[in-house]
Amino acid sequence: MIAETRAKLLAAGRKAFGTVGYAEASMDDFTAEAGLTRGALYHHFGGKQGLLEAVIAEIDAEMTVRLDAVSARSATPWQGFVEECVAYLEMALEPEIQRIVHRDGPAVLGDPNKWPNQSGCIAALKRSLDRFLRDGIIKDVDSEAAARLINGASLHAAQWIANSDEPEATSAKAISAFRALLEGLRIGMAAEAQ
Amino acid sequence: MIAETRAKLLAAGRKAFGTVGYAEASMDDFTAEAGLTRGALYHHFGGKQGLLEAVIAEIDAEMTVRLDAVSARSATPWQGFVEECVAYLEMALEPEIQRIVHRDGPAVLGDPNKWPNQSGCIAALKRSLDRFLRDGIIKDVDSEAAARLINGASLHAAQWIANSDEPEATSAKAISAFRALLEGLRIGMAAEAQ
DNA sequence: TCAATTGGCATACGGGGCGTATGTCGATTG
DNA sequence: CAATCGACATACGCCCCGTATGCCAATTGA
Repeated sequence: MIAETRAKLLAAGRKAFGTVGYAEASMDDFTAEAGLTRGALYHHFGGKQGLLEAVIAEIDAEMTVRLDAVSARSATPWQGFVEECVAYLEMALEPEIQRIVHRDGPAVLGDPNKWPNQSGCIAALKRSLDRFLRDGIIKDVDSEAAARLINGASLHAAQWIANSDEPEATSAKAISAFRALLEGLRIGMAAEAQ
Repeated sequence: MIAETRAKLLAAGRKAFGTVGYAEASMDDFTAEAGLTRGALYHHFGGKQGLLEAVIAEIDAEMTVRLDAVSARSATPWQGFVEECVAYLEMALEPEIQRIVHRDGPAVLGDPNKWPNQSGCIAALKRSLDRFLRDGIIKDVDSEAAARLINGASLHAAQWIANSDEPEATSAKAISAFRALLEGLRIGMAAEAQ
C-alpha cells in the first residue's frame, strides 16, 4: 500500500520535526523509526525539504478546518472575527505548530507568503475583513494588509506567551491588548469598550 | 591584533549569514575568505552559533541606535511613536536584518524573547507606551504586550512588503492599516482620523 | 637572560548526515 | 512470457562540523 508508506513517512517526519526540529532531525533515524529508509523518502517527497513542505501543508489544512469551525459557531460577525483571531493565536501556542510552521518552516522554505497553500488562515482573516468592509463597520483599510498585520501580531504574541513564566497571566494581557488594537479598525464605536 | 581578527570573523560571518543564510554558510568558506580558519572562529566565538549570536548582537545594537535617532527627532510623542514603529518596519525590510535577525536567528537560537539583548527595539516601544499610559492618552493595556503585538505586526508586514510584487503600493497599504490598528490604543479620539 | 607558561590560531582526525547512483523485486503491459 | 515501470533498499562519496592536537609568539618570573 503506497498511500500508507506516504502516511508513515509524513507522520514520522512530522513527529521528528515537531520535537527535535528540522535541522536536528536525521532522515536515517526517523525513516528507520517508520520501518523504512531514506530511499522511500526521496522517492515520495524528493528530499527533506519536500517532506517538510508536505508536513506543513497537512498541518495548515488542519488549522484551516479548526478556524472555520470557530468562526462558524460565532454569534455576531465581529465577535466571531475576534474569536477567530484568538483561536489562531492559541493554535500558535501549540509546540508542534510553533516549531514547524512558524519557526523552521520560514527558515527552511523562505517567506510563508510564498507558500502554495499560502496559509488558509490569512485567507480566512481576509474574508472576514472583506465582509466588514462591505457592511461598513470597519475603516477603509486594505483587507489583506490588515489580515497580515493581525496575523503577525498573533504569532508574536503566541511566542511570547509560550515562553512566558506565567502563561495564563501573559495570555490575558496579550489578548486584552490584542482586542484593543482590533478596535482601531472599527468605525465610530468610540465608547463601546470591551 | 586580536580585536581585528574578531572583527574580520564577525564581518565575514555577517556577510555569509546575510546572503546565503546560516545553514548554507560553510565555516570553512567564509573564514578562509577572511584569511583565517575555523580554528580562529572556535577560539573566539565557541562555534557557529556563537558567531551568529555575536552577529545578531551587533546588528541589534545598530538598530537600537537608529530607532533612538528616529524617536528623538519626532514632533509630538504620539507621532514620534508611530514613526518609530514605521522605522522598525522599514528596517525589517532590509534583507540582511530580515534573514539574520528575523528568520535564521529564531530558528537557530530559539525565541527572540529569550535573547540577552532582548531587542532594545521592543524595549523602546514599551518605553514610549509607558509614557502614553502615564499621560493617559492610550487605553489601559499592558505596555509590553502591546509592544510585542506591534512588533509582530511590523515584522510580518515587512516580510509581506519585501516579497511583494509592488513593494511601494504594498507598503502604503500596510502602513495605512498599521496606523489604523494603532489608533485602537488611543483613548477617546473617535473622529480624529488620520 | 632564559626557561616556562599562556594565548592565538592552524592543522589533523573522526563521525554523521545528505544527495545520488545503482540494484532488487513485484506488478503491469503487450 | 518478455519487457518495462514503479516502489523501495543499498551503496558510495562528499561536505561539513566539532574536537583534539600542534605550532609560534608573547608574556611571565627568577
